[in-house]
Amino acid sequence: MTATPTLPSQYDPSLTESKWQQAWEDQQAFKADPSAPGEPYCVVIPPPNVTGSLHMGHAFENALIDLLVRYHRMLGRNTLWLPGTDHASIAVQTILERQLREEGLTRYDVGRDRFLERAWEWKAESGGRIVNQLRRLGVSADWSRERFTMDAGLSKAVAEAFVRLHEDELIYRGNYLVNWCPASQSAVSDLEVESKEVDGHLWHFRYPLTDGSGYVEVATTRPETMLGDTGVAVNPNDERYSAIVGKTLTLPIMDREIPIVADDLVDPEFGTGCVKVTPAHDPNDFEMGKRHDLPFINIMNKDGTLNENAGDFAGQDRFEARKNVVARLKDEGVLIKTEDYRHAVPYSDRGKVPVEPLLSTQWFVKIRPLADKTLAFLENQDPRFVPERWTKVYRDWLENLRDWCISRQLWWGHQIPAWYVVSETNGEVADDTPFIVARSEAEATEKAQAQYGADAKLQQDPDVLDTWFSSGLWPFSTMGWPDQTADLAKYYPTTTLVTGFDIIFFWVARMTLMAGYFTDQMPFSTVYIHGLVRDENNKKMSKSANNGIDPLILIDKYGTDAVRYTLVREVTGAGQDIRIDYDRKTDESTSVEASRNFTNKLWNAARFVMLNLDGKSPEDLGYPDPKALELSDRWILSRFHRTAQTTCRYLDNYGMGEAAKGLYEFTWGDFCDWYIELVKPRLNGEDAASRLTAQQTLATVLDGILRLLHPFMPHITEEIWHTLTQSAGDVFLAHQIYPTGDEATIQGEVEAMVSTLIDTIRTVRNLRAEAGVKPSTAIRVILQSDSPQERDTLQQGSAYIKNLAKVETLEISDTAPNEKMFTGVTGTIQVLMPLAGFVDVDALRQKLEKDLGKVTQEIKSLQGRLNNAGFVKKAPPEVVDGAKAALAEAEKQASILNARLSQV
RNA sequence: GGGCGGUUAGCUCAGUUGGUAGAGCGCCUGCCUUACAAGCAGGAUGUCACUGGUUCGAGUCCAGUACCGCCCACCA
Repeated sequence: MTATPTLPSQYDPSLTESKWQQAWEDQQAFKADPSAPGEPYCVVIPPPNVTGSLHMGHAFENALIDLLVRYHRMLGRNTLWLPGTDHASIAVQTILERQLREEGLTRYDVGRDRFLERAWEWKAESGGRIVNQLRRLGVSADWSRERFTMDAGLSKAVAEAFVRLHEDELIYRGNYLVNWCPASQSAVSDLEVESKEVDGHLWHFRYPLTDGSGYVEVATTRPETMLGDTGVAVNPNDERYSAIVGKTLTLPIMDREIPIVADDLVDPEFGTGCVKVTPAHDPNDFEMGKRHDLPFINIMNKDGTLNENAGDFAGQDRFEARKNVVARLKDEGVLIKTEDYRHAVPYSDRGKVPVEPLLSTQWFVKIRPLADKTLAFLENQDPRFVPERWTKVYRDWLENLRDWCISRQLWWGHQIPAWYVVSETNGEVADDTPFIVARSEAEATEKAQAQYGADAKLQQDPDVLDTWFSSGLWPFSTMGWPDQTADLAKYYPTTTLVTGFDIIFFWVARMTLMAGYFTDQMPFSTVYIHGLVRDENNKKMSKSANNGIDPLILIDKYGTDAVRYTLVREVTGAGQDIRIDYDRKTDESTSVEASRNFTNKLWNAARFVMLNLDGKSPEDLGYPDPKALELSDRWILSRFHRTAQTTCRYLDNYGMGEAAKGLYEFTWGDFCDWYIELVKPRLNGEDAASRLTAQQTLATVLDGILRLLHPFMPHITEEIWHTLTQSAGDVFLAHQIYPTGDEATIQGEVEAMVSTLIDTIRTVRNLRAEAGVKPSTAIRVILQSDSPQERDTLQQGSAYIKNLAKVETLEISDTAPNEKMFTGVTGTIQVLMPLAGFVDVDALRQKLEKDLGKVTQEIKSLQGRLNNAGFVKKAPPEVVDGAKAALAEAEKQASILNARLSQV
């Protein structure tokens, strides 16, 4: 015997959410078992920065992932959602260096070992925050498999990957022009550079021909680079200069003799058609320098100051030197003019300063073979992008990729598994020092001794790898690769990757490159690309704009389920950005409030149902006897199965927002507004059989709603479901079967009948309102229809009409009494409301005229269409028939209204 | 310079294969009807950015224009 559940009339998420999060985790509800049966469904989390904190983008992304994961789990798939974090090399290093600076220290003062100790301490201190915040979202991740990119296992995978790529000559070390960030004093990849439009200048100089026969004019936005010029280039087809190609110029200030070369890269239309060439400090010039065998003169230090090759300017910061060089050129009379010039300047993403193209020795991944292999997979839509348009973005990028600089002059990260045999070059590391690439120092030593003798001395490369190198291995490194594990066998390749478009290049493509190479398959079959979350002013949320909306504030105020539901509901098929309402003064959001109201609605509907089940669970009550079902029962069951069907269809096609909205409408509209109201009399009535059927139907549908909504709002549904089913604490809704909709239960005629009844009820209610009849006043209503079938429907639903429209006496007739009455019409049903004693004639006329106006409009439009010969001839018959039927109905309505109007 | 998205009710946004526009919020009226006032009932609201085209019919398809936003790019 169980007690009738008592529940407060307002849902309080703070009481339930942490409870279920705890229960799910304590009982390892989402621990995956590769040996269990079931088709696998696997998602790896896009790992957030280990020392970061949860922002709205994370909340959005993880709400979407959890929705998909919970949905497929409930469909019976063998599901794994693997969580974890990323070590975010540059971000963490920047934080640590700032801390050191506050102590008046640099990383070199404390040394590498101590620095890394501090980094790990910092990770231990702050690394739990983001994962605990993810837990507060109620994600159904398998925390027993949580990974961190610098875990031993993943680090092993990184070393293995590096070694294999190197063995296959896909990793090389060399002295090339790289993007140098003087702020972090490290190389960065092409992706970590963003160009910004800047108001600068274009300085024009003249360089004299060495033979004194004249000069050429060149222009630059970076005048200091002229100190490193080793040539001037013109287009080979430019007749203006053909005579001087091959001659030399004397570089001002440096007094260096430099050649004039001809190169296709030069646009003769731009400026004078002469370009100064600085091979060591410009990517184009680098190429030209190689082609024409020009000297490469590096004039810059790693910190952005000029070096000894800059002559008098050595030691000056690059921007200071710029001013000074211009001044000197002016003094020497070679500065022709200075123009204001707006142009794109490459900035370091992290350091927020202009990057400097700099010659340095770095490690690179040779991209072409990897990209070509990945592109071959893409030929077969592998992976498939949703929305599809991202495929092109991804493909174009892969086609134009250049080699990837993977070394970073940082300490926090995976140290490059390469050891220099310094004993071969007098204890120094030089460009020509031989090196050994190995999985471990022991392996390196062994190899080195075999090759260079027992006293070979090794020194590991001090640099670390780009964070995205390890992230690129994430889908398989997290499952134990390179070992052949049960997880890899079962869950790899993963099913769906959910991420933002801003990360396609950084991460998605790196994973596909690595996976194609190491596993011969794409790491996921589908990539679902979601939009950005924008703030209340439609601005992209970012740290620098400081316009983030803290999801935890909203969660505290409205509950996790409400926040999650809001985010998901906003999603549309095209993967558009979503926007969230927010008042920064009060921390309120009207859209989240609307979702909170929905949770409350669900809560109260459940409360009502449970208060009327006599303490029985759906299982106790059993499924209603199909023969005992009344019209309303058949209707709600039909609606329920239809909703289940469309929900699944939407979710299977990544229509998360549509699915969410459909469930909202069914739950609030069909179930709460209509079904619950329709069955109330039966619950309080004498007919025990009818009451039982109502109870059974209520319980069945509520149980179904909870299942359908669970992936969207996991906590409240789990809570209600436990109360409803009186399940033990170790049984979870999260593990129940998702309703998929039973075709046989969907009955179009039943839905049409109830829809007629609902329209009739609405018309009566409208008449009452227009006539100013008090809600408490019971009235008499006559329903007239020429159609016997329609009268039958009204007859079957007469109790519903009486109940929900507060009608005392209801007459259904094929004729209408000829007296003054309030009149409305719905479809071809005439709704008449005689008012005892009097009728407000003005109000009545107004109402009739308003209705008639609408109907007349419709008739005009329909007649216009039907009088169009082309329409009747060419439109599909069902469309023409539909128009004819609509016209007949409208004409019928008009005649009713006219007749009534003439009586007034 | 290329490419992509967007423009629909006061606000935020939906509108699957072309069939004559919708939801939330807000607003107006009336209701504390014993599930819910975080609620119930009723109501109002649109040259679907602009121009042309295809079509019997265009918010939906095609071409172009304008404005907003994003991504990519080695014009010094």
